[in-house]
Order: sequence, then structure tokens, then C-alpha cells
Amino acid sequence: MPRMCPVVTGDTALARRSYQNRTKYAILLIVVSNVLRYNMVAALQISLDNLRDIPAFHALPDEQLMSLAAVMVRRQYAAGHIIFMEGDQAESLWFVASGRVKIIKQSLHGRVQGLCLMDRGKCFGSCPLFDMAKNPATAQALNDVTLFVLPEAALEHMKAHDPHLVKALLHIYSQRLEHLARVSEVLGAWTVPDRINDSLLTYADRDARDPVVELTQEKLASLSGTVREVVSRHLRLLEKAGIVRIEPRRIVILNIDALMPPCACEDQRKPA
Amino acid sequence: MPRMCPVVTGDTALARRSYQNRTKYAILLIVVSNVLRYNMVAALQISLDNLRDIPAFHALPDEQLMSLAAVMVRRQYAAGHIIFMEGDQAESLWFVASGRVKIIKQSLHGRVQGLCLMDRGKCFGSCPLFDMAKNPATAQALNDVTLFVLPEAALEHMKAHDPHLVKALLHIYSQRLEHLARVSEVLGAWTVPDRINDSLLTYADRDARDPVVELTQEKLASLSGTVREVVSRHLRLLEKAGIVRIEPRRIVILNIDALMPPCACEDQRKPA
DNA sequence: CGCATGACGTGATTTAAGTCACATCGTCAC
DNA sequence: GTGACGATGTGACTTAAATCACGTCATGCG
Repeated sequence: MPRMCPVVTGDTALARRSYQNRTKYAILLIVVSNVLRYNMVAALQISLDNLRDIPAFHALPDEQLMSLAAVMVRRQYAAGHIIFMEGDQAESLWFVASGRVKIIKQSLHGRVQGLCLMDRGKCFGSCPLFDMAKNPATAQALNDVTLFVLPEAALEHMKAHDPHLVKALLHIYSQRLEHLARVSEVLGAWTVPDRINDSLLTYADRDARDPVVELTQEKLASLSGTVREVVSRHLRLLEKAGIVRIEPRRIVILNIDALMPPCACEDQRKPA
Repeated sequence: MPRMCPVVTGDTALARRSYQNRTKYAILLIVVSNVLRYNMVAALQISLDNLRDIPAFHALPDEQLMSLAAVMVRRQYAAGHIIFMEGDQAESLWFVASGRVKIIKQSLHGRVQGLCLMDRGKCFGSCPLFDMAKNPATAQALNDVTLFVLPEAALEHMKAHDPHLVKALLHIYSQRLEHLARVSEVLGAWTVPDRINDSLLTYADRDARDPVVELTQEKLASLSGTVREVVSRHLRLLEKAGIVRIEPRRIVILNIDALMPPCACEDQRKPA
């Protein structure tokens, strides 16, 4: 049977040992991760400036920020740790202060489908906001990450007393909905190379003049719904065409226009 | 270049004439549909009983129902008509009174990826609820359909005055989010036959003892992210195995357990 | 330093699944 | 009845992309 694939993270060693037993290893890793997730490093106070860094809170008056700071908690996770799992009881709303968090779905066969990445300022963990009982997906720290946590109880209180803020959060989730719809389309209707290009664009850090994607090829593959080897080969093609430069654990985009999705360009097939 | 595919609806004739020109026909159809969508048949009053049929409104006191009935509008669309298009200005919240509506994403190449079906009682058109500017996907009448429309203005009013109802609606969208996350996983990590089975389960009408899927193979293919021929072949296999019975425009499920997703059954590969 | 480990490159092979090209049925309109 | 058209069945072919099996190259560490 086909389509078995990379395990949660860092599976090179496992892969080297055994391909047949991947499933078992996957299950194992999930269990291990479940333990790791309580392994946070610290829980400290949060300053107002910290909160102002988060777009949703940016325009809030100081008094509201202070009440938020009083109930929110700072947590840190090491790279690879599972923050919450799909199917878990939904507890709180999470904000990324630094680092990146990967939102994934894992089919029990061990295959991982990345849904999106959350970086600085983004919030995730939709569930309590919607009265959702269980998390719809898994969140994993991509690198070392600092999160601010808004516990469910506080959120409940906010829903009743601060509709304005709730509205801002809902807006964020509208984008989430849109993004997921897009992922579905891309996975269903695009070719794999197009999907890889799209992921490059989506996850590029565009601050610099040469945008950079700080991801291993493994993780890029998961976000594109494919496997490492294919990503590797496709990137090599792009590099030969002068569109990207491959560096360890990162890809530098040299010609961003060349990656633009096939929609834009009417027809990339031979015109004749 | 591969992966070109079924056009919006009823493309058999087109397909017969020309495979090469599909793209052009697809674009054409989209334009045509854009005209058709204003072609609703009637706009009539709505009774309280009509509203009570919708789960979200079920527990509402009469007075609230009456105020809803005052602002909501009934519309009817013929099979195949586009109700709204991806990218359109989001105008209102829609409820399905009868018939079924298909939510789709169309990549400009003419390929259609079905996201979900909405049947009686479901609501769609998330957007105004979230302050979303544009529709994230397209809605098309699958068969003749009657819809109740809650215009944006009324919704705006409701958001301020009836938090309880808004909460109920948000809950619906939490399920939407969950469903989309699932679609993404399924498209990215499952094999095509599994995806078809999953679609059969998802869209079966389970009221009868033998559940029935009232869909053409074409539409089933779109919902599964594949093409008609593959669906046809796979269904034939299922029929030979005694799991379904194929009838024109519908599939009768005889052994629903046999369709259950691969997750459930630990391992469907040979145990040795 | 050696060795484990994790990231990446690549050829060979396999196969799932899309594409093409017709054929077969109903049924509905005229 | 007889086209027309829409839904479906199917064989033959093609190919994108996954899998397998290694090899290379860094980096960290006892």
C-alpha cells in the first residue's frame, strides 16, 4: 500500500532503520509527544509592550491591556514539542510571541499534513472562542517558541464584557477559514510543483529584499502535501533556473515573480 | 501539462466535442453562470414554521422568530445556478430550506474542488458574520433549491442585540473550520479510493436503512478531488464486493461498515 | 577524534491515478 | 421514432509523483 510517510519530526534515523515499521514508530512518537507537551520551561508575567506587539491587541487602551496581562500566561516550548493535540479538550487561546508554531493534521498512518504556520503575532487555538469542544488539529513548536496563553475562563469573561475585542479575534478566524478553503483547493487541484511554489511564497519572510523561507525541506514537504525527495528535486530545478538559492535549512528566493501561482498567468502550457 | 478537468457542471457535451479546449469553455461557463445567478424565481414571505426547521433557530422564542421572519427573504434557484461566487462581495447569510447547495473552489484552469454540500437546515455564507470582505468560495445550487436569506444589515443589527443567536451561529462555523481542516488532511494524505469512500459516507442520506448518496459520479468526483472515470471504476469494484449498488444518479450503500475510513482499522495492509 | 544524527541529493523503480477515446444506455422533446 | 444530450462504463496509454536505497555533508558531543 502506498503513501506512507514522514513521521512527526526528525525521522531520519527512524527512516534509516526501517520503512516497514513506520506506523508503529509514528504511534510511539505521538505518545511520547503527549508527555513532552507538559514540559514547558517557564511561566512568567507579561508586560503591556509584549501585548501591544500582537496585532489583535494593538489598538487597545492601556486599561484593557492591563486586565489582559493579569490573566494571560507566558509559556515557552522547545522545538518539536507538541503544544496541543487534535482531539484534545480545547483549553485556551494562544498567541505567538516569538518563534513559529506549526498546525498539522496527522492521519494515523503516520502521514502528516501541514495546514499552516503561525509566526510572531498570530493567534491560534480557535476552539474556545467558538464553543468548540475539541481541537480540530495539532499544534507543534517548529522552533523554540514563546507563547502567551489566554485561558478559557478569561476568554469566557471577555466574550461577555468586551465584544469589540471578540470581534477582532473573529476577524482573524475569518482569515483562517479562507486559508483553509484555499489549502483544500490547492491540494485538490494543483500539481505538486505548483504547491511547493505556493508554500514558498506563503511562508517566505518578506522583510528582506531577498525573501527567505526558514524551513527544512522535510517540513516544506509536509506543508505542500508531498515528500522530501520531491521537494529536493524541485528546488534543485528552481535553483538551476536561478529562481532560488538553496542553503541548509533555508531557501532564499531570488526571483519571487517566477514562483507566482499558475492562476495569474492564464496559461503556462505551450500556446501553440 | 496534466490535471485539467471537469467543468462547472454538465460538461458531457463539451467533453464530447473537444478536450483540448476545455479551459476556454470553463471560462465561458463561469461568465454565463454569473448572469444566471440573478435568475431567482421568487421572493416570498417566510413562516415561523419554516424558520423552526432550521436547527440554529429551533429553540428561539416566537417573538425573535417573528423579527427574523420580517427581515429574511425566501429565494429559489434552479439546479446549477451560481448563488454567489468566490471573491464576490459578501452580502448575507444563507439557510437551506430545501434542496442542496454545493460549496466549491474553482481554480482558473477549470478544475473544480468541492469543499462540502449543504442540505436542509444548514447555513452558509460565513462572511458577514466575521466581517469578511469577500466570499472565500463559490456556492452553487446542486438541484432546485429554496434558500432563506438573512441580509447583512439585519445581521449587523443582530450582532449588537442578540448575542445568544450569534453564539449559535458561531458554533456552526466552528464545525465548518473543523470540516475544512479535515478536508485538507484527507486530500493531502489519503489515497483516492479512501477519499471516495469518505465522500460516500459524508454525503449519504442515512435516514433509510440503506443509506443513499444522491449524486452523479461527476459531482462525487469533484467532492473527492478526483475525476469521473476513477470514481466510476472504484464504484464498480465496490459493487462487485457487494458494498454498494449503483443506480443512475445515485449510489445505494449496502454495507456501510466496509466504507469506514482507514484510520479506524489500524492497518489494512497485509499483517504479515 | 570518531561516531551518531539530522539534513539534503539523486538514480532506479513502481504505481496510483489522470487522460483519451469511444461505447452504451436512458429519457426527454419535438 | 429519432436525435440530442447527459450519465455512465471501460480499455489503452501516459505520467506525475511516491518509494526505495544509497551517498554526501555538516554539526554536535562524549
